[in-house]
Amino acid sequence: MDQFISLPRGTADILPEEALLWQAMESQARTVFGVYGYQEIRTPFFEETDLFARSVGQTSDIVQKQMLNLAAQTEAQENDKSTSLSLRPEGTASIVRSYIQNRLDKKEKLSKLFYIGPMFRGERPQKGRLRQFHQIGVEAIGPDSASPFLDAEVIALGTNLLKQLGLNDFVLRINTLGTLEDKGAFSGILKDSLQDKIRNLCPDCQNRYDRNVLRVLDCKNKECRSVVEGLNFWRNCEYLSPKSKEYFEAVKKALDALEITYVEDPKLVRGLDYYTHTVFEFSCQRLGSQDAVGAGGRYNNLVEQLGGPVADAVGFALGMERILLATAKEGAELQAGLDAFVVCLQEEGLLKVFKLLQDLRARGVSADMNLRPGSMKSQMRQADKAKARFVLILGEEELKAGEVTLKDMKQGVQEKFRLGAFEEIVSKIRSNKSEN
RNA sequence: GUGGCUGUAGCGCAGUGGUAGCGCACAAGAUUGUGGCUCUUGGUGUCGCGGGUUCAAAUCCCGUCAGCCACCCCA
Repeated sequence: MDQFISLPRGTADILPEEALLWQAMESQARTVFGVYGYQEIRTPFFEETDLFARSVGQTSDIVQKQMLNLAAQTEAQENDKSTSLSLRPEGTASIVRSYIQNRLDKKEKLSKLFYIGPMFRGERPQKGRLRQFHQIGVEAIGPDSASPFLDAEVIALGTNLLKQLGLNDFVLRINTLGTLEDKGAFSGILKDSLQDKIRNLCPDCQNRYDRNVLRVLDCKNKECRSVVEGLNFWRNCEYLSPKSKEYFEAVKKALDALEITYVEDPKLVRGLDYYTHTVFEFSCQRLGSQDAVGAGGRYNNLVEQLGGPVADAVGFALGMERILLATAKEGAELQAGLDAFVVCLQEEGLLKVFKLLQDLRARGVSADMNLRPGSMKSQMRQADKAKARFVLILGEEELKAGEVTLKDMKQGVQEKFRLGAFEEIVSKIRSNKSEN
């Protein structure tokens, strides 16, 4: 071994044992989505960079410093150097793009879509923060999505999904940003009132002041916090239009009716530019500084902004790695045992037993053997490790008599079958299999 | 992107200048063909990588890579 190539920074291998947990998580999610009437959509892992810039927001950190650009150009790209491609940093942009491009608005008044897959951001890795990470998300898009009940339903879906996945100690925080106009108006008010306090803000917030003032509200810097606390007027949502207030009240009422517990957090402002009205976040304190397990909100103007029809939308995304961290289950427990393990003690019997093994598999009986068999003891150990319910033994005795021994590992009893009595062996294994 | 801590066997760790060890796991065996428990034996190794100091470096110094923690950001 000259130079070993290790995996890229911020990525992770998911080994077989852990993959079982991922499979379980995915299938549970699919079941829940089915119950709520959501259908899967799969979009490319990379898109034109502009798509993300125009949706997530030019000023957002994600677009400004975390986008992973594809340097290698395809042939088609070579003729048009102006097109830049980036790995997707989140799911919503691609889905809205697909919604518009495939004219899904013509098919139904409300498209309920879900996705499961990898996302990519060029961040500095930490626990619960990877450069390739995975999200489960939903988007409900279309004219018929313009209902506070849908906000509540989507939040309920997220809550139930997290619970279904084994997470119970999370906190749901909600807030409203109002309409685009409300957002704009409030930004103005905020700028005015912060103007003479700019010097007291942290360098990041001084930047935010110009790019996206709202972000100053959820800055964790002590100085910034005390400045924000000093303002004190945002608590009353004075900047919201009566309609926006009414809408948010309706969302909360619906959540109450569904008995979903939430905390209202007027400082909750999301880092993605496209949100309007309801925003929410699921967080789990035990996770430390990367404590958000999921987040989402309404984005009523995004479809139109990207050149599509007028269509309201709500959605959320859950971080799969973070859910696994928070639930901390053991993958090994999910490992299913074999139906049968085949043990061969005689060189001359190897071919017969090898054929038997394949025949068992062809009949749907999960089976394995060591193709380079060692001692009886070591083969039995292997059978045990493979959690085999039965062991089929072909030794000297059996070979002479044209038989095979079938041992029930659970009961500790064994009986002999004629080598030709394949059907009997299969049915014996099957009958005990169904007992479990 | 900023600061700090860490990096030794498959995994979890001990070892602070004298040539590498413990637990688990793994392998072989414990009256010649029967797993789990117990016992015995065995080795597992670029001591993250590269350079420097030294008679001698896992140990000290510099660099680098990676992970973790905090910040930041977010799922």
